Amino acid sequence: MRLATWNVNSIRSRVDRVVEWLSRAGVDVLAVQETKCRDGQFPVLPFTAAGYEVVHHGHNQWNGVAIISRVGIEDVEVGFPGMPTWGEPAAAEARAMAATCAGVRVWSLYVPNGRTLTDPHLAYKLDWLQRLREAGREWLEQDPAAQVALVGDWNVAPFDEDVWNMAKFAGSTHVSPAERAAFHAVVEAGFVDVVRPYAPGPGVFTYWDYTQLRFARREGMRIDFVLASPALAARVTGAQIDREERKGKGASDHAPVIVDLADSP
DNA sequence: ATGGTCGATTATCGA
Repeated sequence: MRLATWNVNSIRSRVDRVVEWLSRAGVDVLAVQETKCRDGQFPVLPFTAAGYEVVHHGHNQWNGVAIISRVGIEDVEVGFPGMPTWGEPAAAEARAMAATCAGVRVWSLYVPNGRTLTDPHLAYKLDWLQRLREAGREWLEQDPAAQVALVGDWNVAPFDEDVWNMAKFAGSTHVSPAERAAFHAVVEAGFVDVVRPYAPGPGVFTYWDYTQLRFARREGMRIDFVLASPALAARVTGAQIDREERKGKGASDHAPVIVDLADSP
């Protein structure tokens, strides 16, 4: 099974590109972030025409997550237990959605941005990650053999090599010790970054700012991750970041991240 | 020179 995650930065402005990519890349399950639309606005038909099912939860022009699958979708869940909210609950819920696809519990996550080191959104982000860690820890405690994927835009660059120039990020979010600790705590709870071994850094990124020719200059950040439970990590046979999709007019500012899984034993 | 570009909703805001 081929699993992928992609922050598409508006599904309505990107739908043709995403449908075309899904089929060409042979992706079975795609977790999408930043759909930037409400449920009724999601362009479902192009995906169903290509043989995919869609579940989406969106509320406003910023968040919105979806799961798109051609291997079936069951047990859909919006938000994780204990997930903190900010503003309208419906807007907060649009940051996390899970679906079980071919026995794998896939979480499409859009971690709060944090904005600046002094913004209250940073505390929200840290709390959000801590609650996710706690929920994840409990899932694995209840079932150590659970096949769970925590995928999406984490808005954290966990290591210095995950940004193009650490000096440029002094005093910024995404690289602060607190954010990195919150990310590593999820890893310590048992969820493994299964992409990094197949796409080692430095200089390997998943996001490049639209401004300042960042992509052309290879100046990006690695902030999109696939974290797998031990049982799922054991099935991984390969992974890649498809930076080709960041090229050209009409690209998202994020590249898709792909993980290949061996058949279930 | 502290900007630069996107996208959604309407001159801003968030990323």
